[in-house]
Amino acid sequence: MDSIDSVGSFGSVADEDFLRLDLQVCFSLHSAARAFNAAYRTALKELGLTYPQYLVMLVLWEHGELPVKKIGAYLRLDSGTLSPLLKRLESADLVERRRSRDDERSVTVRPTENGIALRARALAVPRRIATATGLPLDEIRELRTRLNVLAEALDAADLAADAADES
Amino acid sequence: MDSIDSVGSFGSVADEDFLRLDLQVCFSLHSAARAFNAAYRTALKELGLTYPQYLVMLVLWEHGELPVKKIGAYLRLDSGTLSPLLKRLESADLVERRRSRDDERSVTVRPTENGIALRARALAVPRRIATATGLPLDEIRELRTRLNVLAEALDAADLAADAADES
DNA sequence: CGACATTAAGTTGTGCACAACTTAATTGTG
DNA sequence: CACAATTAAGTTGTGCACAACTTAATGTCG
Repeated sequence: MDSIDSVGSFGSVADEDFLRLDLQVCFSLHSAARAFNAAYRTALKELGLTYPQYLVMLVLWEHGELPVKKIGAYLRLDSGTLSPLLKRLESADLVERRRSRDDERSVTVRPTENGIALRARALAVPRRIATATGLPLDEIRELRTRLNVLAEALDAADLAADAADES
Repeated sequence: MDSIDSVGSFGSVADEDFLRLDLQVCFSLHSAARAFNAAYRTALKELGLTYPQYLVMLVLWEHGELPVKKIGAYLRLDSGTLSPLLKRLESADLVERRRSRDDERSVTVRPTENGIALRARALAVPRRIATATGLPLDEIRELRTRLNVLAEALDAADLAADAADES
């Protein structure tokens, strides 16, 4: 068994050390995501929104009315996640859903008056979070870029693995 | 209404721009966390572990037997999350749980022989992920550090907000 | 000692993520 | 045109995160 650098490009790092580092990195990412979630949960509580619901509202405020499919494309969420979430937003009277006339398969979602009005109250939220991070705007932007690179690389590798499965 | 830099320390950035940036940053973090999750899900599939279960096993492999409380401290997870997760690991015969003799409130968790054996197969996983990220080890470590700083700042701010609530 | 607070696990309920599936509408092709 | 393939939503089931609660054991203090 080649326990030293068995796959390559990482110098002579033993699997053992990788496992230890992995605990640290996994923990950090998982933890940061949960800390973000918690910070937003606190900030969004008075708006009556969860973090994913806030993301959907952000997209709708930005783009106006959108079919479910497009919301999913922007946020990389499928209908299994979005359908119940949008139902909750609808019963909170923040969005309306109606079948598209020219394609009966599609459902168009748009903010109600209430949903549009909520935007004004949401404006204060991101600044609060940015302040909470204690990071200057430049670093927030840089972190965003790094995370995007990371996510894209992982997505690409995962897709490649999927493709390799079909052989 | 003071829509320009109403809280301070961010130059003259309008709330509107903050909301737009927020969509991008939120999306990036959320997306990176989910991409990581997906990459691990793929890699861990053959081990029969989910990502959080893998994290728990990492901690147990590292520290040996631990009370539930300590596992939660390492991973910042409460009993509401850990209890059912550990039950599943137990019914998969990867861990054993038994009441501590000297403190009947505490439950000690330790890997079974099966659980210990699984470590050998898990050794390949983190290297696969590291390769998938396409990042050199240095940058992985740096990202970890940045995420830790971020998580700590957010946790601290969130606790401060909680404390401020009680007044 | 005995009432009370604290602590560790566990339970319950809500919401999200995702896989696998169903349903209904549309598109493409013979 | 007819029928198979594709597409958009939605449904179902599993697992995680977390809040709020319960239960049982341990500590603490009058």
